Amino acid sequence: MYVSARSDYALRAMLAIAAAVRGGGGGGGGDGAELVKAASLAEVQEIPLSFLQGILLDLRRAGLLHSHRGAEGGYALTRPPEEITVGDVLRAVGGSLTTVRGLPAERAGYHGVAAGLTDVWLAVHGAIATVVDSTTLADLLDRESTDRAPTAS
Amino acid sequence: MYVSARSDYALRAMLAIAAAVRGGGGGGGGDGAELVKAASLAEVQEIPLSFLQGILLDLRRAGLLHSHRGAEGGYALTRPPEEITVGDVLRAVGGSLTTVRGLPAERAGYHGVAAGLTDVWLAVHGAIATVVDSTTLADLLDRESTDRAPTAS
DNA sequence: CACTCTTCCTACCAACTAAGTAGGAATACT
DNA sequence: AGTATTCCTACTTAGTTGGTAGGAAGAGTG
Repeated sequence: MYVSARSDYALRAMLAIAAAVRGGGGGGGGDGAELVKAASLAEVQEIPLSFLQGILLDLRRAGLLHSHRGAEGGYALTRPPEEITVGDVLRAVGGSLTTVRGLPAERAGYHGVAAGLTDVWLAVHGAIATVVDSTTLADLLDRESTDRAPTAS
Repeated sequence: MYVSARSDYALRAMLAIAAAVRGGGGGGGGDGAELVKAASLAEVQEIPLSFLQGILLDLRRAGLLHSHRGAEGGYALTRPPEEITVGDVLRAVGGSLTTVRGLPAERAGYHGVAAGLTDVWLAVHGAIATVVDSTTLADLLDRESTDRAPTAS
């Protein structure tokens, strides 16, 4: 699996926004609406600002973020961190999780002795999906503060 | 996971060679050599010949193929198909299975709220490895002739 | 030896994608 | 009106991928 800079940045931005909601009123004065500005995300996670703006746009269009323009604008999650998975974010910015030469796994078009390969890609796809779809943003935030749990798989 | 044309071709070529060994033997031969030429692989699996040659070279350098030059030359597996996994082939031509922005997963270098992401990539990597390292070329050849189990999806 | 066949190896090319930049339009609040 | 922010499009740059070309090196045959 290749995790692109785009996907990586998207996850880090989502985590930073989720953390701001939890930490509650990050220094701003706590007026209730927890909006995080793109500029502050870019700084705290070291992401080029103009690049990040495009990513945030994708996340909003995918329905994961809510945005607000103007002086006190910014971004907020549309759902609680417990209900947003890593897979949601990955698919929002990166399309399909598994591709074979640019095509989705199930339509690779094999013939002859290679026919069995489709099953392999499907199995890989399922294995990846199981991991990323069962890990939520909340899980990752908790993992950060506590000791790292040994992989139970 | 992105499966490149290179990886895809490599697997198809390996399967075709494995199939030739099985089906072959060439009328009571038993000489064990059973060399397959690059040109015939290219034709039967519809792979550009010159591109395929570079791939076969990688597979040989990784110790998966044995080659022989000259008029009766060609390629053969160094081990029986039961002992070569999909993961072996993938790693031979593609390097690491999982990369985060070009780097191996464990050295992504996160900080702050994103620290938990490393665990996710490691889990994904493990899940992929489990699938590709437990599927052998022999498995795929057998699967081709039998009925394929319906995917529960 | 000359000849043929095949693998081996290097260099090269075209197209695409990823990563990042720039500049302005729309919107919201004071 | 003025300012701060998101929104959106177009562009640049660098690297990778997929593929090609042209031989050199080895292996067999007569």
